[in-house]
Amino acid sequence: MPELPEVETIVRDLRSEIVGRKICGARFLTRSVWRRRNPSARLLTGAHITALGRRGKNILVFLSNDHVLIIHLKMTGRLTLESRETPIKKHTHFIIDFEKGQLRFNDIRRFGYLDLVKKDGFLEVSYLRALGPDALEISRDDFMGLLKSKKRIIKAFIMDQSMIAGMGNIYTDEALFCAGIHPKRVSSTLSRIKAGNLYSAMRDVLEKAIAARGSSVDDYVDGKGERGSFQDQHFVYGREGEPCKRCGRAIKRIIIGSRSTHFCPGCQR
DNA sequence: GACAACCTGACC
DNA sequence: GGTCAGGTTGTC
Repeated sequence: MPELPEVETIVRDLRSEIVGRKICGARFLTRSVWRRRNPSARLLTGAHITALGRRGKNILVFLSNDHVLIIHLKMTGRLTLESRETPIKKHTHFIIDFEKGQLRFNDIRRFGYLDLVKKDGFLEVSYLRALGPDALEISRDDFMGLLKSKKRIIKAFIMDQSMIAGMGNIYTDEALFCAGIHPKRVSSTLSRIKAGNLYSAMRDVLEKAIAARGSSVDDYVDGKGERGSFQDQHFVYGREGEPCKRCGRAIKRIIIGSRSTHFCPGCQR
């Protein structure tokens, strides 16, 4: 699913559209997508949307009744604002009705989840508390310290949400390419220069991806149902066998931590 | 750390 | 028929 840039794009889009709107109804089409119990519709109906936020790859929808709706899109989840007239697609599991338009949660594989929790102390919910600092908020010093302190394969380390929140398979591969680091390197062995390069590359690729409204490799669409364009700027992800844009050698694909990993054997050491 | 599990669909 | 997919969690 969406990684940090895609989730951020959705949050920004929806923020300008639905903050201030009143919920006039909620429809629960699939019970199992709720992380805990299926909340009663009266916990939503009548409330206003007061703010939207993001914690790692989790979308946070703040309500005027002191509750927060937490949404994780995992691999194929979509959260879109649509008109009532638009036919409801297959695999739509939850709908919030506004006076005009509806917010729809759709997820082909049903890996994604929804959760409605009390706003008071909501960050203490287990799966949010377990997240490390956001990839766009962690300081350079903290990042370097974290790398030094762990003997982990760098690719797995960057993707570990309890270390840094927000990085997924695409942007980890892209950041490692931009920093010239082989994905199998051990985090603690990187020089200060290389570690600093990785920090800069991570921020840079995330910011550029947000500017391009995310990567639409397969299912991802933004809050309006439109595709992003950052996939056109990928250096390695999804380019196995194609020439490296820097040195011309063929991009390789290997498996690390059971995840597909793309890199340039010429540029990454 | 490796790997299966959760699901559906696209592609070979 | 088999393989693969932007993620996370739980189990050896």
